[in-house]
Amino acid sequence: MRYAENHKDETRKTILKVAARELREKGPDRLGVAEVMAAAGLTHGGFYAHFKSKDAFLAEALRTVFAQSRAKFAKAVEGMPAEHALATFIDFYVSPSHRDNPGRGCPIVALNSDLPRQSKAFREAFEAGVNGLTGVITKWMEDAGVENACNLAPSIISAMSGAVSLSRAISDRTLSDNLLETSRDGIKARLGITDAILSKRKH
Amino acid sequence: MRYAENHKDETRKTILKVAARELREKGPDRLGVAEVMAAAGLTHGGFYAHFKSKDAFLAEALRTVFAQSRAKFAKAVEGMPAEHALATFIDFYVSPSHRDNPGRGCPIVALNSDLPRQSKAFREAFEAGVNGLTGVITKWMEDAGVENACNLAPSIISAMSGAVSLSRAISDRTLSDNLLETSRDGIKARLGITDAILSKRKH
DNA sequence: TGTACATCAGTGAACGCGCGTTCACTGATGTAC
DNA sequence: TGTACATCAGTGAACGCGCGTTCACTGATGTAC
Repeated sequence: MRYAENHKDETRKTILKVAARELREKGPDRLGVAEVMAAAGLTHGGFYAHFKSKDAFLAEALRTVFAQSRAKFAKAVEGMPAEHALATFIDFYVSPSHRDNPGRGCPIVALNSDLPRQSKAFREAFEAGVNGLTGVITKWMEDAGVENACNLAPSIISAMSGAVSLSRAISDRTLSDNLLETSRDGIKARLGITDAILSKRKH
Repeated sequence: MRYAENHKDETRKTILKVAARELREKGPDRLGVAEVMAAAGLTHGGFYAHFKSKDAFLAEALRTVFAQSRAKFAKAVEGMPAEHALATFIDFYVSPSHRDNPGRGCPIVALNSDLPRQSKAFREAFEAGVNGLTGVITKWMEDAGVENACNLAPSIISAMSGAVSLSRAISDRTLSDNLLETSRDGIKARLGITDAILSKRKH
């Protein structure tokens, strides 16, 4: 054969990796097939050898985004005890750096309001991703001894994503930073994370 | 003249009114010029007698949405003292009914993640709308004696919109209702709104 | 060992459709003389 | 009072462009005999 045995699989992964970033930046409607293929170093004609349709591709790309996102978060809190992991995650998520880099950020923030207008497959991939994240947070909360973790976790996630989302709409950096800081504090307070815990983490 | 003196203005208002709803349901990219004109009982050719471009129109439609939204909220809490107004507003906003009616709901929830991909005019209109809402909430909070209202208000809004936004992604109604309820409680707790205040409201 | 054929990831031209935008035209009314 | 012209909101055909999708083809390699 002309290509290595797993060549096609590798190509597919490359396409999805490129798409994962562009999907968050441009959104599902403005992300073009030809554009993604070009960014992956290919021509658009080959697209349908990898994906059944643009919709199927978008759902797959979204799954890739969530997987990346999860891996990134896991890495950021690697080896930490639950309450430190929680605090670190909140600082990591509700941050100016997350606000300023939508293409590398959480898909919930980048794509939430597109959701109701997308295909069923896309919405299902989104919900599965949300559930995955909820599961991780719930676990941390339970391990940290937070009561009612199962009910609280989705609300915490919505407050975090809402804060980053709105911070992207505020052009004044000071005000935007302020929103993030106030939200971080509010979220931590709800979880009973105190400064004492956070300072312990540093020593 | 063939038409009444203010006929063109009325037509313009009709177009914007129709668009206000469709904009929230379909988003700026999927909202078509011809579609809006048809919904207003007109043909698409006349569009550019009213608006310079689709982008200019979208910004104008967004301003209309925020104005409607503000009027609606104001009406819902008419004549209430500040803390009751706050509690009522939170219940009104973070509710299953808001979740289920995007076309009549808050534009922050419906359009937030589209924002970074839209024109400058659209983003400015969005930010102005957010500022307007922030101002109202801040005033209520100050009147209710909440400390640091000015910093807290944007964070409260982001938590509310984040909750409704994420609730739209959760297909299980019980879990989705739960997210809304938990978020309502969390937000009220942050503002020091107790059940005592709420029960007083009913008597 | 050499020739003919099969395989298959990727190419690039082409198709069809929708959408934003333009523009010559309509037709009812007001105005000038 | 009547006729010719101006006005102007709205019409609908047409244009151009981008995008999702299709498809005949390429060309390098493996296989059959």
